[in-house]
Amino acid sequence: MKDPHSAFRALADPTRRAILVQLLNGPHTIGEIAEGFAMTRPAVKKHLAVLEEGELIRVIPEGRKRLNQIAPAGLAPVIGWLATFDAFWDARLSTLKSVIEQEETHHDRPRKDRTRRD
Amino acid sequence: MKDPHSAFRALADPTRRAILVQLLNGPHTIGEIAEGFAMTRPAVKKHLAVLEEGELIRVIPEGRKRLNQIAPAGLAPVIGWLATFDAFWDARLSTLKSVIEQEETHHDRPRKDRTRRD
DNA sequence: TTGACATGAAACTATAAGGTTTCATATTAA
DNA sequence: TTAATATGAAACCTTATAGTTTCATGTCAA
Repeated sequence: MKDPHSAFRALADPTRRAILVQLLNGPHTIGEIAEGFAMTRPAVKKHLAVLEEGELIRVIPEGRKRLNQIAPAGLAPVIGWLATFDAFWDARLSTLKSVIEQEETHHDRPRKDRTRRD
Repeated sequence: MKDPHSAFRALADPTRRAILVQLLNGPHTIGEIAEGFAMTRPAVKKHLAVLEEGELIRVIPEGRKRLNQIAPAGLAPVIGWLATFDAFWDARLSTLKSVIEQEETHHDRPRKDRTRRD
């Protein structure tokens, strides 16, 4: 498993976590992202650089724009590290299961087949 | 759900993550913990303070010692925040399910006694 | 009671991190 | 081609963070 450090570091800042949440709505340019925060674009740019370093976002050039897209697979090393705490998993097992089952319920609406193919 | 910031911040440092892993073997004094790291006890003390602030450890006074004990429930806000990324859960669902089911299987029989002392 | 032990706290230092302003570069549209 | 747009990069400032050394405090054991 990839070293989770860069991802943990990226997640440590509230602005960066908020950016990730915002990107759940789809890719956004740095300009769009910066509008939502009380800081300048260069400051947001640095946060995006840290998120990219942690492989939590990808940057897709599109003309003169750069679309910043969330890369949720980058969270895998984080989850992987957390999973080493099986005392934690013991304690949270039922919560997790319900979260997942709720997810699966949402999946009942038509969408690309995913978990069906195991 | 509790704000995950103090926990995310605590997890951002590799020394603190290593301390948490070490504490999976049971409670340890600061002296014992400091032996494992190339830094002084006051430095380790500061890390422990951050972990305590994030509610990832508890400190149990015992005579002139202080036992630092992992508090895995403190990871719940972290998991809770990660759970908002249902794109992530989509991608990781089957993996997670297998992890959990494996955990459940293990529950039925005795296993390596680690954090089992209550 | 006294010395050794285990820890805590204060003051200080160096570097990293988050922010700014300013300027440069690439692309689109008129 | 040129002006506006979208972004990137450099230099700088301030504060937080991670570490140190030094000293103080509380507890155990002889």
